[in-house]
Amino acid sequence: MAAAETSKLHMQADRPASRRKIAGILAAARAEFFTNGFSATSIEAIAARAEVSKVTVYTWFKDKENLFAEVVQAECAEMRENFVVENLADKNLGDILQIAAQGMLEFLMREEMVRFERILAAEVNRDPKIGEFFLDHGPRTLLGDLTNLLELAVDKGEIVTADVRGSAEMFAGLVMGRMDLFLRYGAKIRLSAQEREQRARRAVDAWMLIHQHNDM
Amino acid sequence: MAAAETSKLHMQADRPASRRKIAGILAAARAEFFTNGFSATSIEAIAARAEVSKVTVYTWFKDKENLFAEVVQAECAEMRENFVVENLADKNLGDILQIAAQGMLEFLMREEMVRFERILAAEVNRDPKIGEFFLDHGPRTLLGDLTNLLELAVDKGEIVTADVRGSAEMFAGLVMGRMDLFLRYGAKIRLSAQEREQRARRAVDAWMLIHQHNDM
DNA sequence: TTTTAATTGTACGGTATCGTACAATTTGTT
DNA sequence: AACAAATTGTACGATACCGTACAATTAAAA
Repeated sequence: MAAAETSKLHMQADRPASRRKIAGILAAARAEFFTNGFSATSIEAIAARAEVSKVTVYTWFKDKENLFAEVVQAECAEMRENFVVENLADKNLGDILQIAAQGMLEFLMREEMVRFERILAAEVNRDPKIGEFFLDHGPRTLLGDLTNLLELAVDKGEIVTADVRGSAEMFAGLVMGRMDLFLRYGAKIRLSAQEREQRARRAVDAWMLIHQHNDM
Repeated sequence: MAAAETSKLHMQADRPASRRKIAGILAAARAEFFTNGFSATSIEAIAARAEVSKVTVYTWFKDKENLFAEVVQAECAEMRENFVVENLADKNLGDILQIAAQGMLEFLMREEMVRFERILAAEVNRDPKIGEFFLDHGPRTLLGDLTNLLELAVDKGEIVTADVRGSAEMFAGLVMGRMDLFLRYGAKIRLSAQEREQRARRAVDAWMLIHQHNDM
């Protein structure tokens, strides 16, 4: 889980066909790992799904653990790309938070994300670094972005709080409630865009209410 | 995950020594499963830990899946025993919620619970019923208790809310924030009793503030 | 076209696991 | 003491998986 070698550093030749195969293997590995977990996934199944021979998998990836780690890294990278707390300087805090909350709901409720979280946590015992990595590239970053945003708002006097980081966490807690938990255990919750907007609004309103009193 | 046969219904003889062994197997299975997950745990390792022969395991438990299911059931049962939202009729809502919030923090932050949640979610793909079972005997029950409590408070005019269930979820969200997530991925967070009290108070205060306005 | 990298199928050694069979022994009940 | 249930160790068949070796083939690069 250290430096992110895309594979085995064999990339001297760098043929497009190989690149395609490698991508295919990663995709197949993702699907298998995120469905069956690390232990219950076989390299052979991954090779089969990628329509590639087992040897090819081992040509590009050191071993099973390494392949899993690379899949997680790729997933984290995509995470960062697709979910950003934007700092729209021209909008007021309420609107920014509304957008962030909706994005949060949409992003974290995707079946894909739910499956990812289901599997990943279970591997923390086997390899604690994988948990650290995920936290650093996911929740911590996002919470950090949010905290920065709130700090600006505090400076501008839009909100009042003694513990910005805690307030950011409260925001996330208000938006998600226990929904991520329910989803993780298979509850079938589907929110339409409109329902997400409503839920987000409720959380934002509540949060703003809390943070416009100076007795907190 | 249907009817909770304690084992294989062989309990005709019902010897105390056997009961002890069965309990030992369950304890060992719990330890192994919650450390390594379902797939990576071997019946042999369980037998060894329980200081029992493999055959004895199969004497009392049908197979690996069944044993896992029984472990989960036992854990859920213990969960219900150890975490109740008490309806203390003589106290005011704020105090009750304060106690509930502290209990929630203490209960959900235990290393044991964290490990349990880490592993269990990963098995939802393999056996969705296990997720349903956990939800029914854990989160849903607790949230239900909390909802009932709040409904009473609404009737008494202590709080205002259009969506009691949603308010209960908000409460849980405010108390936990993203802490359960961070713990699941290995973040080392330890709260003293005093810190738990503070965090709980902050959440309760915020929640009460939200629910004493009728513009929600 | 030649040369080099990549890929494939098959096979293998090593290991691990599940769940069962069997015969021998211990343990508790009546 | 006599009987039945429970337990144990060992062995077994079946299966699966990891990671590698090897020889043969395909595809791309020079």
